[in-house]
Amino acid sequence: MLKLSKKAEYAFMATIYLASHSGNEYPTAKEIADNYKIPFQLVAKILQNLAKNNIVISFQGVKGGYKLNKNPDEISLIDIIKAVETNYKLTECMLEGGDTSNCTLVDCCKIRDPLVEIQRKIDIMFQETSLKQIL
Amino acid sequence: MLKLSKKAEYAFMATIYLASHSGNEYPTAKEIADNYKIPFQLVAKILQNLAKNNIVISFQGVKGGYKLNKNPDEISLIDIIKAVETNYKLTECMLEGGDTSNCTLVDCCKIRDPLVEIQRKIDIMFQETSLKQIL
DNA sequence: TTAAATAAGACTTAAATGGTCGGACATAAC
DNA sequence: GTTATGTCCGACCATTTAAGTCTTATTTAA
Ligand code: SF4
Ligand code: SF4
Repeated sequence: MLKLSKKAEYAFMATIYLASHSGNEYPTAKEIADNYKIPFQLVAKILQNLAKNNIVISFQGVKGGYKLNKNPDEISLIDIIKAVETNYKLTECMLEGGDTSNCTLVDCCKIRDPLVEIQRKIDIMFQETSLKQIL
Repeated sequence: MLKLSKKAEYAFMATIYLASHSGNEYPTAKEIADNYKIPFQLVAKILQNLAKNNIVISFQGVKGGYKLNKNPDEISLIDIIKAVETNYKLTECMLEGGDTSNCTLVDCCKIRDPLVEIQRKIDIMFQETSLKQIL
């Protein structure tokens, strides 16, 4: 429990790589996968997620690849996490918008409020850490 | 990802219940399970874990049950979490003792150090929150 | 002796994660 | 225009982990 998914780890690695290789040529998914010895297909998919969320910009075709869409100090870790992770939440009842419909215990559950508070603190922590800080 | 396990949630519920029902009779696993409408066998096992870790004291036989071993303000959430959860860690490489042998990427991984720091902050947050605070 | 409780471990099922595959699309270079 | 090299995207499979169940043994008040 409380484990960060590989997706998130790989997303950190990929964005760190992009931040450190901003030359003329755009780094490719293959290049990143080789560099970190992680599965190519997976990194590719993660970069697509990051692109959808405007964290990176993708270039298709020959000489294609990726680059960061903002400066590393303008990208917070929570953006990266939320881009790749569908289940970023401490408990079932903490979907965005405070949807509590997916837990039958919600009526008699006393622990939700304190957990919401803890979730908020964790969020803030990731929010306040920028990509630049982990380069 | 970053999800708290049901085990941990149930452990919070159980300890909260014990903290709120400290009469002459010891609350039983069945009683707690019924009260929160959660699986009896599961709560029982969790209480056993808590007992092993000296967070609760168990009494066997008829009129048996459980009670807290300390005052609610002396029990921190991290104690409860660690009692029931074997995999409390942000990444594979963060087992107690800093064992990095289970990740082949550890040599070239740049994200470990910052993640260790984040893990530390999360730990502190749970450490600093006592059971009393979530009653 | 019996009933009501915990203790413990094996087992099954369900869900989430991690990883793969195949085909479509885009584009620079020849 | 053809080709090589890249992204895009959904469906799929495999593995692991979490969640829950079952069974038997043990303890103890009445
Ligand atoms: S049991 Fe409580 S904290 Fe857990 S998911 Fe349900 S409402 Fe949320
Ligand atoms: S990739 Fe890095 S952070 Fe993730 S488990 Fe391996 S060493 Fe730890």
